[in-house]
Amino acid sequence: MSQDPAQGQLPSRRIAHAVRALITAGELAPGDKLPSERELAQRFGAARNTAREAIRLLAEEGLVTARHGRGVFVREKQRMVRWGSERYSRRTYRETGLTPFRLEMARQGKTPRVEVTSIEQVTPPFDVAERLKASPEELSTLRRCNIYYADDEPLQVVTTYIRWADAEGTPLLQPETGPGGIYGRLEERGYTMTTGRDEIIARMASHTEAHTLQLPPGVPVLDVLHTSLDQRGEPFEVSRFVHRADRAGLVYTFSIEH
Amino acid sequence: MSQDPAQGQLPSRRIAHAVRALITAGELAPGDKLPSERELAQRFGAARNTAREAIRLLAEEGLVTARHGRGVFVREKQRMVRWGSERYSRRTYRETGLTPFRLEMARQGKTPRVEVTSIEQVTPPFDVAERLKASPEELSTLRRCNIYYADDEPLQVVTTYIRWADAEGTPLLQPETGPGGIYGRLEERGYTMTTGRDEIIARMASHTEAHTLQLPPGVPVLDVLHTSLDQRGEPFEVSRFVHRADRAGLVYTFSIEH
DNA sequence: TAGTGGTCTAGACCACCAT
DNA sequence: TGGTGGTCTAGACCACTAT
Repeated sequence: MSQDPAQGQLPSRRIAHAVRALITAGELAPGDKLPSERELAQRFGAARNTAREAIRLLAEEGLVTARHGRGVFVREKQRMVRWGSERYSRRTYRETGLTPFRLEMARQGKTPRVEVTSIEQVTPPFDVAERLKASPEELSTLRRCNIYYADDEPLQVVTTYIRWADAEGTPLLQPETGPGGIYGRLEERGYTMTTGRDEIIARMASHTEAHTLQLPPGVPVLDVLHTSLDQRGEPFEVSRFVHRADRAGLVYTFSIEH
Repeated sequence: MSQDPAQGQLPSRRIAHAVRALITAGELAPGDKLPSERELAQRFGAARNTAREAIRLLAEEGLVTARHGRGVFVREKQRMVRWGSERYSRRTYRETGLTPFRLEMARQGKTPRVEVTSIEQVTPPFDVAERLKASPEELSTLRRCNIYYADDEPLQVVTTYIRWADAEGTPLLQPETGPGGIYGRLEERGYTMTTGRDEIIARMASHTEAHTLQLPPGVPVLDVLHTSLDQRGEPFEVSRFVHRADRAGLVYTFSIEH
């Protein structure tokens, strides 16, 4: 086991280092239970809080998860879904009758559920307005908020913005938007998504997001700001996807200009 | 200060909630110093460790950063670089003589520096071998590790894998790979990057990554596994980019199939 | 030197879970 | 019921920063 002199001085780091070594060496496999905090403390001749601090460091790295009343466990790799640009494609829908989300859930043998949490007329946030090529004060939009579940486990929160003028009087104001979903209705209004742009950042979940997504500590989110551009290259829809990053990844394929 | 009944039970949550409210209301602006732990404790009639726990919760959300001996401060928004597929484009290089990284640093008025930390012949990890269409045991690769700095602040760690047969006897074994960099040399060997694929996840930094990137707690990383495909659609190079997520984002533009 | 965060101790009680 | 993590207390000393 390699010694890390800079990290090995403090009791909490020493304990964390020892446990981390057991995990990376495979002696503690994913799903295995760690020694209890009290036992670790005793073994290393430290106070319980010190062992607890060591566990906290490992939890922050995403290596372990604590379960109240049961113990601390080596975190198991989650099956990940890699979402790519095909999630906007209407081809899969035409061919299978399923949205990309439902199709992926079917592949994994999980039960999909989409909860529409709100449908409102709002002034959009600055970054959304900017991408719709408008200043917020002169723009009114429809905002639809959804939560996507797999087997009743929340996977992602999606917020969609559409100019109010484009949404008014259409099924977009209803929870059920009809066949082909939102993009189906927008096509009827003359908007065909020809180009998409995804702007991606990673960050820790906000207080409320952590709550909605039931995120354990040490799991960040992938925040994707999507803009749909029509056949004229004009933006007509903006969505923000917030994925829990231990379940979802992204993939993009692109040609290189020379 | 608004009361949040669900969060307001525990002293540490109450303190965190109160401070969070001050921040989101703008009464504590980015860069501002929070009351000291001892002062917070006294104000809320709690022990110092309890106030400390409240601060820890906020740090985990990425809202504040502690600076030893100085205080706890509301985290300032960092200027972000959005890396897109153009970072693989050789056009910018031809037109400006600068790599995309150096160009971006010039835009921001920062001093770029690239440190080559190792150049070795290795058996690649499984996921890399898979993307080079080979099983690890039968594959030998050149691995180049780089760290990219802006004003001596580490921004990203990049590890590049190239089949050993393609790298042997070329300047790819040297720290300085010559004009056009790695892709320049690979073109001379007959590989033109025609298609790129980026697979993206977000996660907390490993122990060692947190150290090399000098990451404060509450900052995740964006982990991009890039595959370069040549004019025949065959993979010839795989790179892993690990960005600190508070400084770097990604952007992809794509056409939609109908 | 005074004030700050960083770490540690040695207890205590509570909430949750399995048996 | 016993073991587990979750939280809290009331101290202590150390390391760093500013003045």
